[in-house]
Amino acid sequence: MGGATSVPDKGNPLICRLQGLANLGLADIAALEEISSSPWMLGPHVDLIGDEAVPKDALIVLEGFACRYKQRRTGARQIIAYLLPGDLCDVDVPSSGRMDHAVGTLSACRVARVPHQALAELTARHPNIARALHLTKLAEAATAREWIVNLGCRSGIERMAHLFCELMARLELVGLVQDSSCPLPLTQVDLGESLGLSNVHVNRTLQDLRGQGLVEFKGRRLTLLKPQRVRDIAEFSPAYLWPGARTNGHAIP
Amino acid sequence: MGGATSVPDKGNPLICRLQGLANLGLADIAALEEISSSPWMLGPHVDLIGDEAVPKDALIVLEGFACRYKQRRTGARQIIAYLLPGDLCDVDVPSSGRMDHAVGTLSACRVARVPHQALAELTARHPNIARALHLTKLAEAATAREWIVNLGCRSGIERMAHLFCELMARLELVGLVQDSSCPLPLTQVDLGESLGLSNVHVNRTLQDLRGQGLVEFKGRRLTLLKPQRVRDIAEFSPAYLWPGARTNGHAIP
DNA sequence: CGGCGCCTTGAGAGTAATCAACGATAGTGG
DNA sequence: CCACTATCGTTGATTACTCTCAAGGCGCCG
Repeated sequence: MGGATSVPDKGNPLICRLQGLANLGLADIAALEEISSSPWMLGPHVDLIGDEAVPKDALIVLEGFACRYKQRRTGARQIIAYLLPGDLCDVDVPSSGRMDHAVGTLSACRVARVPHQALAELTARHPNIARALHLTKLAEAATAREWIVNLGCRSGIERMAHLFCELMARLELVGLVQDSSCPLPLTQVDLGESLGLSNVHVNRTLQDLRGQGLVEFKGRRLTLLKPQRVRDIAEFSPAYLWPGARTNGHAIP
Repeated sequence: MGGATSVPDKGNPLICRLQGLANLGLADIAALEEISSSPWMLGPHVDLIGDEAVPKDALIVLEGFACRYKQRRTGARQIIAYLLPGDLCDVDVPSSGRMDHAVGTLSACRVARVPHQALAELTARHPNIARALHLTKLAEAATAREWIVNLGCRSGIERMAHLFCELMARLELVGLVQDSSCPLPLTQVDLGESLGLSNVHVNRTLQDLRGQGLVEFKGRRLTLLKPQRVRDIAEFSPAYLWPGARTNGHAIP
């Protein structure tokens, strides 16, 4: 209960996220609340969807960090995208068929499963939700492009700065950032597998950033001590994360 | 006129491409024929859509190579995706707003412009086309993921092999491959900007592949002399390029 | 013929990977 | 409660892949 707040709804990151993309009515919110009820709790490093699987449900991450990744035959693993609280996963699987990558948790996660059937009905009945979901797909595509640029032509320290900025900006959309500080339950190995760097080099790059007094990363928490400097290093501009051009107060401090 | 052929329609790569993704009727084909009539001719290295633009039309590439790319302030350029004959570009711009990257030609191109309005009507009236376009978007997303893996954890030679396999497979979908040979009107600099390698290293990597008798690349044409060996190096499996699981004869020889 | 774009080659520097070992930390079980 | 173990982080030394800089060659077009 309680009146509507302008502050992000910490209770349900999915609603919080989608509200930033479309004007949701009370009926929309109630529907979202319903599909994200009865969540699962999962441990860290658990596969949600295996490679080449044909999943029957979509997933909603409500808490914790998950990722899309691909494992090479050499054993190397590449993280392709992060799935953060409020993110939906594999809405389009029914039309695409088999998975071409895996999805797994990084930290412990609270996750809801939604049958594709239910999702289809939801979007049919709630055009605002459909629009918001469409925009999340565009944001996801833009993020993938950003990663290509990151991996293709930035140095280690620039890549790391960019990833930190991205995560901070995305978590801000679901109300998980305070004073440029956010949860980051990742190991340095995880970071390396995201950034295309070895764990050793991640460690040294991190020390570099720390040594310059730019970031703090400990206790599963990341803090940008000089956010603007970090963004400058990364050439980060967050516009790609909020397609639809609703300039809805996401001003960068 | 002329009866239906099972061979890819060389006349219109767009139709050829979409036929591989959905069952198109005669009315669908006629509609596609219409929107791709009256094409433009463009020289190489011309911008089709500038970064931060708000384009009013979608684009169809009918001939030649174009790309999405991003230019860094340092001057470095990263190619994010290739737009090949039959590819549609920026179908979703009306909902996403401003571009977060640029689109430009690599070679000379024949391109059609389609007002978003016309495209919306087309998909409303032709559900098969709508479905096919949806699947192209999924293929594009899958390709982006593949690029992330490529840049994140493959060596120079593996990356190049993978790119060659991808281009060969995609051009095969529009009937531009014969005997593992396809047009490739790119400079070594272009390849470098796709692969995250310097032009010098591209040159040496190319010599390596040539020296092993695996590929031939001259006269704006690429030939895979030992296709299976190249695929092995790249760990390439093309399934991601044809979502929707219509196993429609795209067997890998 | 001259110029320009592209490819090629060589040398040297630098970034990041690998290998190996040690230290810190936290959770576990005795 | 403390020892134990596993995971994660840190450090050093060495290797190697890739970049940068520089110069020269080839072919095409004006």
